[in-house]
Amino acid sequence: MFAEKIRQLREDKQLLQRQISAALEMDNALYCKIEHGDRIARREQVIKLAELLDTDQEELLKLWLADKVYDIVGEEDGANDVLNIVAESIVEYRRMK
Amino acid sequence: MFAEKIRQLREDKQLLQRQISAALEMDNALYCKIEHGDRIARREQVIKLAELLDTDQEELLKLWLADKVYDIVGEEDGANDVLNIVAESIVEYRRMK
DNA sequence: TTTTGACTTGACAATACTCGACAAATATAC
DNA sequence: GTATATTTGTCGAGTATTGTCAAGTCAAAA
Repeated sequence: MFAEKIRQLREDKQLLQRQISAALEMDNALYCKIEHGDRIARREQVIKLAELLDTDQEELLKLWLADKVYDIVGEEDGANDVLNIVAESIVEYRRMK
Repeated sequence: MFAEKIRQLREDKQLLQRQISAALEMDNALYCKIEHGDRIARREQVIKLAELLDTDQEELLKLWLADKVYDIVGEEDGANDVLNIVAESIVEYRRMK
C-alpha cells in the first residue's frame, strides 16, 4: 500500500534511499523499514515525502491512513462491517456539525 | 458507538457500573471512563463484557474496532476514500490467501 | 440537612509502545 | 576482490496508554 507506493515513486525518480532519508533527516535504516512497511512514518514525514517524490500529498496521506486502518481491521473477520459502521458514523457525525 | 452501546446494555440489564467493573477486575473509575469513551477497553475486556451484558461478542467487537478506526480517520477529509482503499485491499489480500 | 451510594473527574504512577540510532548482515554493481 | 545500497536486529529514550487513588458532583433515602 503506502510502502509499495513510495518505493515505486522513488524508483521512478531514480533516487536512492539515502537521498530520501537525508532529505527527511532520518536514519537510512529507518527509511528502509518504512519502505518495507515494517515501520510507520509520521505525518510530517509523509508530507515531506510527497514533496520529494513529486506526488499528490492528499493521495499519499490517504494511503498512509489506509495502512493504519488496515493494521486494525485487516486480520479481523467482519472487517467490512466495521468499515461500514465507521463510514456510517462519519456521515452522521458530520451532519451534526 | 461502543461507549453508548455498553451503557445502554448495562442499563437495560439494570446493572451498576461497579458490578461490571468488579467482574472485569478493574477499577470502577476506569470502567466509567470506558463507558464515556475517554478510554479504550482492551480486547479481552470487550469479550468479557459481551458475556456479562449478554450480547453478541462479534457485534460488540465490531463496534469496538469501529471506534478505533474512527479515531484514525474520523477527522480527516477524504476519510471515505481511505475506507474504500482499505476495503479494496482487504478483498485483494484475501484472494491471495 | 446529613448521609449514603452511584457515578465522574483529574492528577499521578506504572506499563506498554514506538521511534530513531547504531552495528552488523546481506545484496548489488563495479 | 572493493564499494555502495539496502536490509535486519537490538537497544535506550521518549511518548503514549492504561490503571490507581483521592476528591468531586449529584440524587435519593434517612
